[in-house]
Amino acid sequence: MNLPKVYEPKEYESDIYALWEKSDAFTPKNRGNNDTFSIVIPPPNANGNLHIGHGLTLGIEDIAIRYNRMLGKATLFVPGADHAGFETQSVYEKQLEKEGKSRFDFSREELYDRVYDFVAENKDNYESQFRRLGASLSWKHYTYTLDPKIVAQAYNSFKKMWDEGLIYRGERLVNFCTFHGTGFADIEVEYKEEASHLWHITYPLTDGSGSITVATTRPETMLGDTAVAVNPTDERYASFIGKTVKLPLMKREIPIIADEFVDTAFGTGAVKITPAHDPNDYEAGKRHDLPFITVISHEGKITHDMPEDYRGLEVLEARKKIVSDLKEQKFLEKEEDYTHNVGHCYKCGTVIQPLLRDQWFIDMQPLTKPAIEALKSGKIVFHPEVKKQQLITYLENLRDWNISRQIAWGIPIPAFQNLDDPEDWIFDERVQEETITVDGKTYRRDPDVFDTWFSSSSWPYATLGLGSDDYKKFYPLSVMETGADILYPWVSRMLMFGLYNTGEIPFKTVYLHGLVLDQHGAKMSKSKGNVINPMEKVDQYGSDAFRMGVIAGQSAGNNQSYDENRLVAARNFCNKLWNVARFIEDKIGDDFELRHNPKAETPADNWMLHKLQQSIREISDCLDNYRFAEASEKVYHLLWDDFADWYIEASKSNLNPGVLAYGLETILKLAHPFAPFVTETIWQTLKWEDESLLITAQWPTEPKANDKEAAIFEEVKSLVTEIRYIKASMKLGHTNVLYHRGAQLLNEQRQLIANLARVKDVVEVEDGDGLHLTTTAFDCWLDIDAATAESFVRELGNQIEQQQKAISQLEGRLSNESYVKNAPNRLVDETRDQLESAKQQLQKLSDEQARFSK
RNA sequence: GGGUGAUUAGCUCAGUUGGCUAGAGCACCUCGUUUACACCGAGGGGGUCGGGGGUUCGAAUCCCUCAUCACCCACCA
Repeated sequence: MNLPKVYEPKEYESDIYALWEKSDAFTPKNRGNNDTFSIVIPPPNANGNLHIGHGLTLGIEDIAIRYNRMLGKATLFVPGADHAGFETQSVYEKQLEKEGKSRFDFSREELYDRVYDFVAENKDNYESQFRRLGASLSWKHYTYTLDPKIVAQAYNSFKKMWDEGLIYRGERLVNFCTFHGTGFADIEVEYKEEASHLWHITYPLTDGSGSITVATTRPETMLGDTAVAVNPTDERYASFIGKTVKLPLMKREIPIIADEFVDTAFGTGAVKITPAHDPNDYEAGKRHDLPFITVISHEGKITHDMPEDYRGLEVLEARKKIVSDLKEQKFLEKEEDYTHNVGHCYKCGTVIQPLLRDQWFIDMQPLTKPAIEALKSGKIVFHPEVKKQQLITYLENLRDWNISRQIAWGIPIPAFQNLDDPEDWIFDERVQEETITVDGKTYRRDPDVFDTWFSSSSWPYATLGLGSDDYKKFYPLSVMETGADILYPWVSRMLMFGLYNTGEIPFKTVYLHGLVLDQHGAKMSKSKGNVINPMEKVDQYGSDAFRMGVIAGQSAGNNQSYDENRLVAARNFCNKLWNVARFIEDKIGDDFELRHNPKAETPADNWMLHKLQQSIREISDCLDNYRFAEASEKVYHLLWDDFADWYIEASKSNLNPGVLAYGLETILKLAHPFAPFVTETIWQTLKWEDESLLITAQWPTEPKANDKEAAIFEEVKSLVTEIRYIKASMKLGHTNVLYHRGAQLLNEQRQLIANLARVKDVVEVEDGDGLHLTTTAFDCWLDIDAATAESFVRELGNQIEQQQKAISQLEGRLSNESYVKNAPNRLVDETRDQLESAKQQLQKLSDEQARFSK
């Protein structure tokens, strides 16, 4: 035998991958039709190793790709890596921290160069990890998110939006992380419930006629209050409107204004207005033309314009001091416990400060409209479907997008500001220059970079190159497969930008996978130490087993706990396949000539072809509908239950090399998308195979089978199963003989039945002796002695009880007139048949019981 | 405050438009040197599908309601 007993993935995987690459198998090429299929991978962040989620992503995508390649389509699978701006810079900063340094030790340019080198190593690392996972990627198309074509596309998008008035710059409240020193988009802020207090502060009226009390969770911002607001309908405060109060701790006079946004039921019904540090107050400040006073700096400290006592204090220190000062000066009316939502930096957990800043914004309204229309018209299929509606709802409520980031690592924003006229901004791509001269005026580059998602939004066509041959052929992409957690930050924006830049939807299908959780259902994270390294698992079980194990039981959109047992099961599957191949190669030899229409001679042959026919149909159907886990389960059972346990066992009695070889060939093809390495490895050992590579072989088509013959083997199966059951429960050896009366089939299948059921012989008799079988339709007996048979009576009793229950259930159903009238005829007939055979079986069982219990 | 998803065997999970006796892998029990495979073979046990109500001839599946968990969204100071 050519193959060793146990499949050792490590011995073959890298050679197989090299063989595919050398054969140019990953390059898109049509085989037999003109269809195309394209996927661009969601580029992993090039700042670490692949995690298990990447394994899942690549697995799912590669299954879809390999299946479609075998269908003969020109298949493009584009690899890539993400510079992941802020993400990567913060990873790098952590590394600097370990070295006792920080980003402030470097200029932006130096920092950029250092991160660049840091990322370069990881990028190479990824390539080898993608290969180990077996992903059939077109390496020529490899794209990094800082490649010139990606940057160029980002600039084109920016320019187009600038020209069409979608981009604007303005001083707005932005979500600012004072630790990382950068602003964020709304979607990036993480809200958490926090226990705090609601402080009631008394503001005395300037005219001395009394006071008004406001309630706030952020007393420190009172330094920047420029008004107190009440609801115009609030009778309690009607007489206060238009008056002024004297702001405690500050020597400023501020007005009491009326605004409908104030909720009369909350707190005291009077709100302090700090336009520079609260989104609501910001809006109110605009409406009422109030001054904007900045109290908190970008470093998270009280600014130098504030009273000396508070200058330079951290926010929380300032809060403490202000509360105690207010108390001391009798301005604090009360302090009550209060739990509310507070925004945090999703990376470092620092409380996000709403701060005023000049930033670039995109007016989203013109972009969301076509996207919503496209979604509503059903142009894009979603798996799971529910995510489509969620996305529509999200888009309907979307606000403008802040795309400026105050970090070094990213794509510079191609905008320059006139040194003499701050309002004068121009678009220019010479971002390597700090200043440029245009028309005799000097302009300075905006030091900010784009939000990474801004450039990623064009990923589906920027990778192909807008207008290129690849673009014409492969755009829109067939599928966008990515994590359900980035539906909003990524999928939504790709959709909007795709429609905006290309006039077309960027992908026809969206497949979203859930998170891979740890074995107890908790999120995996480095800090919890429950992260699983996919490469370790590939080492341990093989790449195929890793892939099959991770996708097993995974359904679209749902999170799933990691279960190592599934990898074990998948590894065993690969080994089973390996041994099936060993057996078949040994049986039929190297000089065998493969025929693609195998000749079925026996019922078993027809049964096997029938199973293959059915499986090809079902597995293709699952794959067409993105039900990967179900498809792989079907392959598993086709190989293990049908082919190995029944057909191969049967073939030991009656060898048909044609069907054996055809069965193996078909199963290798069906299994290939799920287990590419082991299937290709086996394929390469098959001397009789005429297609040189499995990866580019044709997906199987359904063979013809004689269903009547196939049904005969089903009969044999149930006969054999019954005999095995009796033998096992009676603990019999292999010396019994099976007698039958006038069953032609049993004569024909004599040796097969004897072998499968492990009986000594199958003999035709005039009248039987021993235990009469009850499940099979044939008239047969197992020759067991009276004593053993009697002990089987109890077992018969159990079966009789079961049959009686089944019969009464079926009779109940049939006696229900509404059932007979309303249920489809097919079902009613089926119920009648079932009742009939249940009655027959009960009769046999009772006869046997009567015979043995005398 | 609103929304979405989950709840099925000891564990991890499937179950497509309502229709055979609710499935899988692993775990468990019994037996087994059988022409490839102990990463194996044969047989078996185990679930009132989270609770309650409803629609229907028929519900894990549709509707209502409650509970628990998870996630998302929202400017209530």
